[in-house]
Amino acid sequence: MTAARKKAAATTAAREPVKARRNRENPEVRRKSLIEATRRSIAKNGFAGTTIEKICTEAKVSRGLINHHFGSKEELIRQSYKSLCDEWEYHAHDQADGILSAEDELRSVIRTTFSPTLFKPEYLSAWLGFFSVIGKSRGLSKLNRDLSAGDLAVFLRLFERTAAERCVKIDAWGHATALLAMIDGLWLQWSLDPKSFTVKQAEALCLDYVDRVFAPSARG
Amino acid sequence: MTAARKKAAATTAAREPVKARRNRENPEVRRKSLIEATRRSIAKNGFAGTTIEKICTEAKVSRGLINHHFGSKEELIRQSYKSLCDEWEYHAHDQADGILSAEDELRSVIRTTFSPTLFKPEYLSAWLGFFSVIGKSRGLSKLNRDLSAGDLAVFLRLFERTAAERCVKIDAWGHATALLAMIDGLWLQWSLDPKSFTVKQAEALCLDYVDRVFAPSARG
Amino acid sequence: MTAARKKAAATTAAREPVKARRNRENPEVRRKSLIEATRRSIAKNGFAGTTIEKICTEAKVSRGLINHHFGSKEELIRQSYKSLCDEWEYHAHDQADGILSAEDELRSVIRTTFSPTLFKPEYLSAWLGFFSVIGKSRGLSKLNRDLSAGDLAVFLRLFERTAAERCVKIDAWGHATALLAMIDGLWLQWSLDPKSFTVKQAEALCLDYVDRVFAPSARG
Amino acid sequence: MTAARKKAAATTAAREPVKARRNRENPEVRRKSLIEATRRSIAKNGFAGTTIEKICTEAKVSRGLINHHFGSKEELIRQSYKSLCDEWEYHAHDQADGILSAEDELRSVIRTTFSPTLFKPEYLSAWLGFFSVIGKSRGLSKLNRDLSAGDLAVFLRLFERTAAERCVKIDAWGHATALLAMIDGLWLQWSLDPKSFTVKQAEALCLDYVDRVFAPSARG
DNA sequence: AATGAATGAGTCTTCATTCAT
DNA sequence: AATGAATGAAGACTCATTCAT
Repeated sequence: MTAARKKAAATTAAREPVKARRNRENPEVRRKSLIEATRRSIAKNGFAGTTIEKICTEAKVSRGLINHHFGSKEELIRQSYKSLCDEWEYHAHDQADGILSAEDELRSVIRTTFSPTLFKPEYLSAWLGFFSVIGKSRGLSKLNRDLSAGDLAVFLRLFERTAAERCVKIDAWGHATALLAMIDGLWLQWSLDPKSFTVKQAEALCLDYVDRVFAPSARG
Repeated sequence: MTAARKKAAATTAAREPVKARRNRENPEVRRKSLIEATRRSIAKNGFAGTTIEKICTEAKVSRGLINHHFGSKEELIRQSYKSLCDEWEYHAHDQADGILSAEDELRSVIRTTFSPTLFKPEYLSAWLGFFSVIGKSRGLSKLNRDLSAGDLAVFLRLFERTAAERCVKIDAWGHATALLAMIDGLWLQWSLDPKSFTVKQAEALCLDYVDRVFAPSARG
Repeated sequence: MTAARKKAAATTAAREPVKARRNRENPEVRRKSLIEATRRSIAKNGFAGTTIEKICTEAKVSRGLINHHFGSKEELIRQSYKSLCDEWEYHAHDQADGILSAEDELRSVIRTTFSPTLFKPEYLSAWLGFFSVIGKSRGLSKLNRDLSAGDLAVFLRLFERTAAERCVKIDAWGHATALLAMIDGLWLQWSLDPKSFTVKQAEALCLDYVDRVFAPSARG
Repeated sequence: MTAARKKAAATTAAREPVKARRNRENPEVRRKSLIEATRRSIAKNGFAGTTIEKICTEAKVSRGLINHHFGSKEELIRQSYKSLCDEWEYHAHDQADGILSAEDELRSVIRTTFSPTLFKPEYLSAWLGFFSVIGKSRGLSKLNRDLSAGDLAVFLRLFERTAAERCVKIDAWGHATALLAMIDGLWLQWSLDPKSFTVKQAEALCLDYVDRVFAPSARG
């Protein structure tokens, strides 16, 4: 038997949808594209200014698709933040090939941080957009803490190893924390006003900090 | 090297696309299974809470299949209500074997009504779910009127025949109507609160009514 | 200092609302009017067909007002059902003035039930609309159980007192339950198809039941 | 009589309209109170989670008052941010009494920054809440740039004076920028996760930076 | 000055339906 | 025949703003 094709009767409201393009896509690909659109939108419009409508327009899909793929806006936001964290981790940590000294590696990580891949408006703005909500959401809070801890661990270890190479004693935790703070602060400042300094200058300030940490002090 | 090398696995898929099983099934069988799932869903979630999604989950098929087989939700609802009516008619009317007296048959029909086959939550809840829309839809309305008329006819005829057997004059239409109402009322009450009385008690009340109708009255 | 009147800057989206009539009303009155509109809408469109939009149109107010006064559609529905229950209780129970015999009072209550005040389409349809959701919602379920229990108590007591007056022994609970069921069944039937019998006929059937309960039986 | 006589009290008001107290207040005072409430709300709920309703609840006034005093939410936000900036400037810059050496003053400013007056969750959270919108609004952007420039000027001058006192040559602008960034980064980090370090530790890191800047290096 | 009822644009979410695969 | 990605209309709810009192 072929399918029934009777005209809908009267009980349920009949909805006669209009024509539409259906660019069927692999779910994984589509999800990624929506996550990227979300990050772009947050960078562009801020967190408060990011709506499902805007994200979908950005991704060139219809409004219903987000709930189809993510169930809710909140989940999309969470995954977008996660993608941001993952991307940062991937680029920032995945540098050393073991051929460098600890100190060179430390400098290399700093340089990566200020490389065009990471230190660019679209990227920083996305972070900025998330800041005010990270503390309000359990999920985001956790992601952020993990990321911070990871970052700190990387710097901590590099400071420790460098100190070992140099045969000096330093407060590795303190310097790792301070350096991380300096980087974050430069990011923040630059996001709010990109004209206050150049990326090269920012990088130089951080490298200088490392210099000073390991500079043979006349005090000691 | 120190750095973690995890691939950015940013998307925790909201739904893991389980490889689709295409259980090709006989259309007739599939349709029946969908109708049953619809009735179960209406019993479980009420009419307003019944969505295509839920029906399909209940039937363990994909979302698109209903429109494929029925053309619209509307039509599926109609056929589900029809199946409910048919089932009731089949069980409630298909009793008389001609071997019983009219009065015994009348009692037999009442007992059937309160038998576990018909007087069970899943069944009554389904009816309940339809009530509020029966009046709104021409199609359902018609089905319901036909069913009621059929029920009444059965009782009417049994009351008439019993009266004839007993050689008494009664208002057969009135008693048939009253008995039917009592049965419906007991159903309704029980659906809304199954703890208010037992099925046995309900049955006894109806049988008692028949007793009284044919009880030699001191008045007459 | 007078209030600041500066033009809104840029951060938050500026919304320039259009003109509107503001029929300011006492909240209590407005709430009642919304509840009535809800009942009308459920009677007219069924539960599934009742939307905030339709209720507000019915009440001639703007869409946002329901959330202002009730917080959610669900709460409005609950209060509407409660008002239905209260109204029924008020009219159905508040009859006897103590000047009647128990039996006359019983008949009086039955007559009230079928009076134009209660036994009218708008009223019955509203009940019908609620049926399918009563079982799905804790709140409504509780209200309904209380109402049923109250109704039963009224009839139970009247049957008991009548039996006492008449000095006969009867199953008062059974008859109260059966009579209540008959009334409900007649309501239901009439809601679904008002042409199947007249109100007078329905009333007569119930009164006849009372007659039979207290008819001096030749059996006893 | 049996029947209950309760008045149909159908409407359980969602909100009991407590008799309005019209606490006429000095406009200036009222405005200040609203601005503070706004800052508290942003600290508590983030920027996106701050609504007029919440602010008014926080300030214990009615919903209409904000538009009465500020004309729009927008303007209230702007003035709230301004008050935050002013407060910061007042506390952070208003230190120098001219009785201290430049270096001591520099350290004093740092200590003030990490004093309980400024380095407290409510305060930092408010900043955090504004970050994501500062870049989106011309008004806020301007305020922020002015503030940053002022901060930088203060540190710049202190570094220059200290260098003069010490008769050394330093990149005052660079160190001021770096120190400011470190402070901001520590704030940010601490806002997002107050457990990652203590205020004392944060302060020590900044003071240590100053030490290093002026430490007689073996390199030079 | 103050209140809170009223409005309606905007936002998130649901869901029947379509259709490429 | 079957799946589920995609669509968009419609729904509930939010919220800045207006204004009668």
